[in-house]
Order: sequence, then structure tokens, then C-alpha cells
Amino acid sequence: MRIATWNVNSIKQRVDNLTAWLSERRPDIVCLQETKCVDDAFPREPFEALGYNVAVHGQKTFNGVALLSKFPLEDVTARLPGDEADSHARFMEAAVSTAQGALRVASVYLPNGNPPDTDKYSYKISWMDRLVHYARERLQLEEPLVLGGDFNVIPTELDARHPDRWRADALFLPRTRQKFRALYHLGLTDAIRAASEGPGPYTFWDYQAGAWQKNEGIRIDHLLLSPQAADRLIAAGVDKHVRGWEKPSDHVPVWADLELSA
DNA sequence: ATGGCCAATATGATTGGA
Repeated sequence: MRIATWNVNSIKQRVDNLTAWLSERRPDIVCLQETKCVDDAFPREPFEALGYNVAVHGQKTFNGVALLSKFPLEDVTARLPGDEADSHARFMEAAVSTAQGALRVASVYLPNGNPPDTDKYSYKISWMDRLVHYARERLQLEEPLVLGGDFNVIPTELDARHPDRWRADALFLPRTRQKFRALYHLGLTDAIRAASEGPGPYTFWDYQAGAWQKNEGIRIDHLLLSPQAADRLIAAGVDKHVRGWEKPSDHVPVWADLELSA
């Protein structure tokens, strides 16, 4: 079972890159973020033609998440509990059944939170509190669970080429990192950090200022595994080369292989 | 050389991203 996450920064602009990467990496399940389109306008056909079931939860202009899966998607839920007034399309969960066993997966697009002295940051923190609450409940099921997404959190100094430049940023503030550690402390495993000790790899390079050419990246896209998933982790990686393609997203795919057969 | 981008929108300037 290969599961991946990718912030595509507009699904309409990324159809060619996404289909090319799917053909190359051949993931079974993909969590997508920043699809930036309403559900009726989502280009499903190119992905269905590659054998994927498609579940979308989008909105006009901003945000938007989706799941692609070679297995049927069941119990699809497109709301993170805890705030009925939250209208942002940032979360979608589904259950997947395979011959090797069941898996629960969520596509997560955590708020950016900048600038930190505004209600955008308090929204980020309260969203993280809701995610902690959700994860705590799901972990009680003691099942394989993968939270894949753009968490907009740089976890440690190993996860930025120039950490000092990010000190005052909502992605790296102590309060942000503390809240992210609360997720770890529930018992979730960071798949990339389990597979490599760092520094790096990075998953995002800004379009501006030659960040890609100078490898001034950060690691903010993560796959967090429940103990029942982490016990089955075989390998994990970041497809950095995709950032060098024509018309790239500013994020690259992150993937993990799980041996689901107990 | 200390600045450089990209996507969506009833668009030609503004907003959001990170």
C-alpha cells in the first residue's frame, strides 16, 4: 500500500503534472490539497482513466481537498469536527478496505496563519486544537490511520534550510510547533522523519527569489501514522524532482509504503 | 547585483499563498 500527499496549488493547472507523477510513482491513495475549484469543475476524468476513485471537497477560488484511491472510498466525511461555522474546505476523511485490511485516511490542509498578530493565526491554532481532538478520538479505534497533508508547520530546525528566516513566521513560531508536537504526543509517527534523520528533505520551495534554484526549502507536507500504520512502514520519501518539471506546484509529493498484511 | 512568483477573479488590480 503506497499512500501519498501533494499540495497541487490548483488542480486545473496541475492535471498534466499529476497524471505524469501518478504514472511514475503509482500510489494507491493520494491526499490532495489546494485544489482551488468547486466540486462540479474538478477534472475527474484523467484520474479515473488511470484507475482512481475520486472524492472531492472544494470551494471557489481557495483551499479545497480531495482523495484519489485505487480502492473504493467509504464513509467519506468532509468536515473537521469542532466548528460548525468554519466554511473552509480543508479536510476530508475516508475509509478504505483492501484484501490486506482496512485503512482510514484524511487529507489535511491546515491554515497558513500569517500574519501571526491577526485572527488568521488564532484560526490556525484553533484548527490545530480541533485536529488534535479528532486524532485523539480516531486513535482510540487502534486502526491503521494516515493523516496526509499540507500542515503548514515546520516541525524543527532540521526542516528549513534557513531556520532563522522563519522565526517570526506562523509556520515556525514556538506556539505552532508546540501545538504540532501535541499531535506527535498522541502517538502519531512522522513517516519521513522515521525514514531519514535530516536535515531535510524539503517539500516546499517558494516560487519567488530563486528559492528552488538555491534549495531554500522547508518541510511542511507530512504523513502522520497511527501506531498500527507506523508498525507497517517500509519506506517513505519525497519526490523532489517534480519541483523541476514545467509548470510545477510550489509543493512536491510525499509518499510512504505500508505493508498492510498483518 | 539583496530582488526575483503564481493562481483565481465578472480580471486589467487585488487577494492569498508561505
